[in-house]
Formats: sequence, C-alpha cells, structure tokens
Amino acid sequence: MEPVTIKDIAKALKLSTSTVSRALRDSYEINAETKRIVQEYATKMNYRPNPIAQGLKENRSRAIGVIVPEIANNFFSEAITGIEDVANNLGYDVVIFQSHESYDKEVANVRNVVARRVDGLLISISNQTKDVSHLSDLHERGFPLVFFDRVSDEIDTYKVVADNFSGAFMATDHLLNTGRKQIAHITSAAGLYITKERLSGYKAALEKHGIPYDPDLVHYCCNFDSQEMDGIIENMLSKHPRPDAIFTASDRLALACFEVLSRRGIRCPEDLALIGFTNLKVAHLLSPALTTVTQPAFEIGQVAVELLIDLIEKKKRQMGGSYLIKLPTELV
Amino acid sequence: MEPVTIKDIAKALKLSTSTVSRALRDSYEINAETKRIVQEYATKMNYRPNPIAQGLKENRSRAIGVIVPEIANNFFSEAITGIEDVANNLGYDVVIFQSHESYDKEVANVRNVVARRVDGLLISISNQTKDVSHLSDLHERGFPLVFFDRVSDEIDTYKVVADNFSGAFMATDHLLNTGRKQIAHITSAAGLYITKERLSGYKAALEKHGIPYDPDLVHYCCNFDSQEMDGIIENMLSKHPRPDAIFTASDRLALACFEVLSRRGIRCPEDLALIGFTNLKVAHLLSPALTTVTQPAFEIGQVAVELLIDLIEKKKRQMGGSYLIKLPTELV
DNA sequence: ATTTTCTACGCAAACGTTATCGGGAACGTT
DNA sequence: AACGTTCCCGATAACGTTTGCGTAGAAAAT
Repeated sequence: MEPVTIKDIAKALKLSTSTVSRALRDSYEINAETKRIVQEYATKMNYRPNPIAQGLKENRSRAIGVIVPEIANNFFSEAITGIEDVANNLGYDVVIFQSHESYDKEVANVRNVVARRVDGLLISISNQTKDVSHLSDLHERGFPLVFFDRVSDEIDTYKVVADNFSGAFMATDHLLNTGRKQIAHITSAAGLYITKERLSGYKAALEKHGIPYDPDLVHYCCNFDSQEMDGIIENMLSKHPRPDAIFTASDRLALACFEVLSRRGIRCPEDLALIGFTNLKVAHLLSPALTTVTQPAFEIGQVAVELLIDLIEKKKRQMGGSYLIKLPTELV
Repeated sequence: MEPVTIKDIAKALKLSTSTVSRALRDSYEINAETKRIVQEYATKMNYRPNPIAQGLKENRSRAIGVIVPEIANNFFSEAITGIEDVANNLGYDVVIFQSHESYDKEVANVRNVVARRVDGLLISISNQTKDVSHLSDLHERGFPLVFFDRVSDEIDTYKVVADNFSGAFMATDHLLNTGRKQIAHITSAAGLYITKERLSGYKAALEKHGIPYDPDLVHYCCNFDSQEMDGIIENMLSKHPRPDAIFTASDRLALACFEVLSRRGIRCPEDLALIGFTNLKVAHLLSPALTTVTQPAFEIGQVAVELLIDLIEKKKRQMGGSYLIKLPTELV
C-alpha cells in the first residue's frame, strides 16, 4: 500500500498532474467543479503531498535543526518542548542533535545539520566551545541561525536567553538580605556569555550591599563530575573567612554541589546557604528545599523558534545585534 | 553561497553528471584517475550530496520518527539520548514528536510522521491511548514500527521494555523483606501493557510471602495532577488495615506521591515506606532517599532503534510476536 | 465575420540524484 | 577484415512536485 501521488490521482481522474496540483492548491485557473472532484478524491484516497519532493522543488525541507548539549537536562528538554510546540504548529519538524558538551561533536552536528538541508538552526552551544567559526560561516552565508541560552557574543544574530543578570542579582541579593556575608559563586565555563552575565549580576548585588568583590570566591567548573566539585568545595571550606553561602549557576552544578555538601554532612540552611540557578522540578522536594532562580525554559524555546521561523520566511532580516531577555522568577 | 551540486562539479570538470555521481560512489567502471580528480574537487568544494534529492530517488528519508508522551521526563529523555546516539552513527536523523499523553495528539503525530516519509517509527504510546488502529494500519502496510516502554499488546512487532515484572517483584519483595505487610500500589492507566506486567510482579511477590492480593490496595492514576494523587492518598489512609508501604509505578507518580506525603507531614521511612519505579537522577538526594527501581532507559532506546533500523534495512523481517526484556536495577 | 479576451486545462521543464542503457574506442581473437 | 570484449563514459529517464508557457474552445468585443 504505497502512498498515493499526484500522478495516481491524475491517472484515475484522467487529468494532467498540473491540473491536479493546481486544484489541490486551490488555484484560480481551475474550474470550481474540477477542483471539487479532485479535492474530494484526494481526501478519499488520503493523499498527502510528498514533502521530500516539495523540498527538492522549493529547496527547503520544512524542518529545523536543534543542537543542545544534552536532552536529559530539564532546562533543555523544557525548551525543546517549547520549540516543538510552535514549530509543529507552523508546519515545521524538529530534528534534534546533542553535542554532549563536546566541541567536536558540536562541529560534526553542525555539518550534519546543513548537509540535511534543514531550513534553519537553533543552537545552545557546548561548554567546551570557544571557537565559533563553524557557526559564523553559516551565518555569513545567510543561513538562518538563532541562539538560545548558551549564546555566543561573537555572532550578531538573534539570541534568546533568560535574564541572567537580574536572576543572578536576585539570587545574590536574596542571600545577602538573609544575612549572609561571604557568597561563593560556582559557575560554568568562563567563556560563555551566560557565565559573564551571571557574574555581573553577582557583582552588582555585592556592590549594592557594599561588599567588595573577591575573585577567589568564584569557581569555574567545566566537567560536571562530582570529583571536580569535591575539590572546589574542599578548597572553599579551607578558606579563612569561610563562605557562608553558595550561589550555583546551573542544574547540574547545583545538584553536584548539593550532593557533595550532604555527603560531607554539612547542614544546609544553617552551616551554609545554597541557592541555584536551575530548572529542576524537584527543587522543592529536596531537603532542605533548594531555593532556586528558575528560567522560563519553555518560553525561551518558543520565542527562539518563532524568531528562527521569521528569519527563514524572511519576515525578519538578518541584522546586527539584537538581544531578547526574559524574566526569571525566584522560588523557595 | 549555495551548496554545490553534482551538476556544478560536472560542469567544472567537463564531465557528465553520471560520471561524477559514479566517481563519488567509487564505482568500478570509472577510471581511477578520473575518480581521483572528481573526488579531490568534491572535497575541495565541500560537496555534500543533497539528502532530499537522494530521498526522492531512493524513496527514503534517512530519518526516523520518535513519538513519546513527554520529552521533559527523565526516562524518555534518556531513551532519546540512546536513540539519537545509535541512529546518528548509522546515518539516520531523529525527528521527535510529543503526544503530551493525548490520544488525539498521538494520532496527529502519527499522521505527521508518515506524511514526512520517515523510514520508520519508534513509539511509546500515550496514557490515554486505548485504540491503536492508527498504528496497526501502519504495521499492516509493512511500515517499520517498534514499540518501547509503553507498548501495545495488540500489535505484533518488536517491543523493547524494561523487565517490568521482575522490577515490580523486586520492589515489592524488598518492602516485604523489610517487614512491611500492607503494600499499596499506585500505577498508571490500567490498559497499558507495562501496568499489567508490573501488577503481575507485585502479585507474585505477595504470593511468595503468602500475602493475599487485595485489589483495593491498587490505585490507577491517569492524569498526574497532585489533586488526583491527594484523593488517592486520602482514600488509602482511611482504610482500616492502613497500608504501611507504597509502591509507585513511574517518575511522576513517585514524585506526586512524595509531595503529597510530605505535605501531609507523613514521615516516610517510619510511618510509610515508599518505593518508586523511576528514572530520577535525584532520587538519592531526596530526603528520605527514595528507593527506586531504575529502568535502563538509555539501553532501551539503543536496542529499540537498532531493531527499527534492522527492520528498515530488511535485515530482519516483520514477524509475529517477539519481545525483548531488559533488566532493571535496584537502587537505594 | 473577424479579432480579441477569457477560461480551463495540458505539456514540459526543473529541483539533485542515481540507475539503466548504450556506445565509442581500443584491444584481442579468429 | 570481421567480430567479440573490455574499459570508460554520456545520454536519458525517473522519483513527486510545482510552474511557465502554450493553446483549444468559447465567449465577447469589434
């Protein structure tokens, strides 16, 4: 039972393929009665245009590529849900790739994506990625490209992120307001835009409270293993003015930190306060409940894909430097 | 900077497209020297065959469709990671759809998937789905189809699941071994195959310990809202031989249950034991640490997609009824 | 009656690729 | 010299769709 084609319809109705095609697309130059017959027959036969043939003709695939570091991460899976939601409604399919935080995989994925002739690319770059030439090449060729969350500041296209500055500010400010003095900050790779933004928010909150910024309190953590985290915590606890609070920058960092602390038997609200910049659904179920700045992952995905499709359909032009910032919320 | 085609190469090298095509595919009937020239030029120009054109020619898309209830669910996102891993290595792309546990969405997704001309479909059916005719239609037409996790027992094709029976047996047995007597079971929609399997495992463990099966202790929960869960717990606690342990059947059920219990101030290991059949990464971080039977989600994805691709490439034939069962592990 | 305009449809090319067929050249065999 | 092989390669069709162009017939305008 092979899928029915325009040719089959044409043969059955003794018409030409062009007439059938035009009738299906409701062209003005086809008799109303003919249209009716064709359309009825098509519905009856359950005809669906072959998107591969259409793609070849129109030089498009009606699919968009999405590259994320990891699907099994609440933030990204929620963002993907947002992406899939609007994309499907607009007639696009979503093809997903994971970089697993590896630069090489990311480059390979990008190659794959363009080889697949997707109509556009949505990407959140990997932790390892320093050189973005594989992406700027695309962008310079006019390939529709939108960043979300992990953006690059070297490429001027649309970028959709949470308001990292104000989120980090809120988190740090909250800690300071509850009487903490020495706030440590454990964050992702130093090169990432979001890392810088969050650091700025952290610094701004310190400044507001008249506390000097101490670079020694900031720790960059690239591979997320608990070994590395253990070293960081070890190092942190050995400081003389021992930190009384930690502000972590991501789901995985917060969890790793939480784990190490509880393994070391450090009681959390009392000995050391912990606040996360995460999207964990279970934050409130942990004990103690992890205070968290959540990012609007779903909305970030939605907005990003809307922009991308606008770009694809030329409703928007490529331009220089525009940023969209969404607002996070504080959860207890 | 449009992508270079075979025609471009042919024109530049003053050859025919057929020669170029053959040279690139390393055909025996092309002169070694010609091959070299063509291949070198192709690499230099960064030629990539247009998969859309290939798809049209060969009547395939080198893409597989995946339909899951929800990406933002640890089990499924891990399974997808396994799927993506294997599929990409075998030259296939992965196109993802979510049913959001809605039967209508699932049917729409299936339509979409076949309209897209994917080469095969991997599906975990929604909670709501009772009628699987949208899938049996496909299967009867010879469309490559593999189920994973949420399988249907009405369709005879490959199905990849965790060993639900033994997992449920282990969980229940564990509770009974630690002295619990009245084990309640909160599980998903009654129609699902996995639900039945788990119930059997539950019963078998009861039988082993000589405890009669009491249907009143089993609760089916379809929408995962905490309201429904609250009602179930309410009802459960009002029983005269009050249950002293709960065995929940999924990530979301375990979490919802956990939440309700802690909101009601029920101390968990003491008043009531709780064990889950889940894939939460944070289970050990909850307090009390949630004992959990984890499913090999990643491997389930891998195995399922391998079977599917075998089916697509006719290495395996469609056949009647074969099941693959993977082993779960008990975690504390 | 002739020309123009319209309506409604068919023909054929094109998208990029591959497979089938066939053919010219060079060589070896009778 | 005539024929069969082998080696390389080109022309062409085909996948399913869309579209520019052409045109038959009829109606309308001259």
